[in-house]
Amino acid sequence: MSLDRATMDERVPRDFETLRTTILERRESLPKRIAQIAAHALDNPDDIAFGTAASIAASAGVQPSTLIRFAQQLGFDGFTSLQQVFRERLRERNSSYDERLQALRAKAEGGAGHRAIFDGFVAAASTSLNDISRTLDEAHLEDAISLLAKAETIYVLAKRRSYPVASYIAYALGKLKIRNQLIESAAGLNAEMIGFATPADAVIAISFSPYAPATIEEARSISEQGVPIVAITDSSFSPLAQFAKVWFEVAEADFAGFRSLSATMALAMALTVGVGEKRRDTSRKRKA
Amino acid sequence: MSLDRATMDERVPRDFETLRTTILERRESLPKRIAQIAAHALDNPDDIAFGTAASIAASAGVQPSTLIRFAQQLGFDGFTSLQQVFRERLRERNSSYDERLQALRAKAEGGAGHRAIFDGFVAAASTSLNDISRTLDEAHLEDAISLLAKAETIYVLAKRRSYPVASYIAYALGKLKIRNQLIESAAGLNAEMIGFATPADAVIAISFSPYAPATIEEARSISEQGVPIVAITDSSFSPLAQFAKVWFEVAEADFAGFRSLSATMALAMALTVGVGEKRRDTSRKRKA
DNA sequence: TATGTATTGGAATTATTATTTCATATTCCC
DNA sequence: GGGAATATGAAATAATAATTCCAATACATA
Repeated sequence: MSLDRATMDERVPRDFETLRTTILERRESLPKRIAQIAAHALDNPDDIAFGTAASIAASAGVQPSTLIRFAQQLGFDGFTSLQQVFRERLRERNSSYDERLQALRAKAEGGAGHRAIFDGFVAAASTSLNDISRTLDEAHLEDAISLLAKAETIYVLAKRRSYPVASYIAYALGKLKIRNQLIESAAGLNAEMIGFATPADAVIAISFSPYAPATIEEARSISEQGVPIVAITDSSFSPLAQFAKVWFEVAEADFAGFRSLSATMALAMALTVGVGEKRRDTSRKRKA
Repeated sequence: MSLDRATMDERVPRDFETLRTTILERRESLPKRIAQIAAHALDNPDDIAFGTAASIAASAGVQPSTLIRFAQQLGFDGFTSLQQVFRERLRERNSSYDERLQALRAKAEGGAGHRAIFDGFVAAASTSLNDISRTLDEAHLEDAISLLAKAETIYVLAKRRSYPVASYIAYALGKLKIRNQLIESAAGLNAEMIGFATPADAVIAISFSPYAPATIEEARSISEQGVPIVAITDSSFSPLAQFAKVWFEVAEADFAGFRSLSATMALAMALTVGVGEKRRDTSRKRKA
């Protein structure tokens, strides 16, 4: 019996993802009790990693022997080797994203296919998110939101790599019915647009090294008009920082020459939604 | 003996951090072999979580009995209960992002300040990234990259919420010196622009529910011209899917009414850089 | 409905692993 | 330096857990 299986299906899933896929593929063709365990395993992977055959079987409502049959049906030689996969998963997940990123960079360098590139971008994004949620200064966030919430019009200023973030901010502000103006270069009328801004307005400016000269120039001129600036940039030496009332330092990990935007995006959205909330609160108080 | 200890030090560390602190406090006063294990335990917590008394003892260079004495010295009644703490730690750390996201949503609803909003967006982004790296179909990725790599010009089509992604793709393609055309609505000349596309070109189209009618319309007309389309969208029922040669289903988590873009971004970058690589490879082969 | 096949439950068996014990070594204090 | 207290190593033992086996049941097929 086990010989037959070995002949028919040589490859035993070594990693959790493969295992998961395999289980889902066979889902339909599995006997009732085995399917019951399969479902339980995918729903409670941690339990499989740490439990004993008896305890797992009990909490899945089957006999321990069924659990072993399940493992064998998947090509493992027993419950123990199946469990290894679930344990490995916890180890992996836990190994720091930085390490993973290193490994992925090397792999992609070595020309390991496009999946590796994709994984690299995912890892870069995750690293950036981890980083920012560790380093974000809550007081700065509050300050920035207060400042922006008071503005009549919020101007959004960003070029090149940062432009996607700016366009998302503009989209979100629009949906929240907050007056805003995205400063694009298409029509070449930036200088005039900026001219309309007054100290009652505010600016969100985003720029990373190498800083787009136009962004810096526009930030300077707008700050000279007395318009307060909230800046998102990548170091305290950034030329943007000197013009800003409040600024955030965001370190994005890069992969294959392109930096992630995920941390900047998360911050941008928090600012936007934060402003929306603050305005709601304020107008409610005014009515009362 | 054990009675004395129980009297002196009633509280047994239940969580990893307390345990860690306790160990570090006593570090000096521990016997040599016990200290050896203590160090090993703090350095390789995963090994303690998963190993057997014998295997851990071996890799720390001591006898199993010493490991048990170590556990008892800390107030546990044996190695097994010490191990529980190390296992609990892995469970905690791993408690799914989904759960965290739920908690954060509740917190933000309850008006728990702006930090909660920020954390929510970070969690939404992380969830989306986890999700996509589980579900991405590698074959689709390869197909899409092949298709795009052959194109003379890559057209990038997206509106509203998806537009930031499109603009980043356009930026990245530009840096990689890959001819591309972003279809914006600003000048109102989309129809004409689309008219230039031929079957030798290709399109990346991005749209999520509620689908921008303009995007769908443009996708239809461009596919009728025989231009192959790679679509990024959110379900198999998406109107985009029917026009596309290859399409990706990306499920983004949302927070406070705005969906994350991080998964879409990662996929977009993988496509872009993938195309860049593929072209380099192809031209190298041609020379040879 | 009868018959063969696949699935399941539960106890018996085997294996692995934690713990205890005891002899020996080391350390500390008088 | 002698003796008690403490620490360590190694093997024996106890506990726990995985696996196997077989009878009973469900299921499909003719």
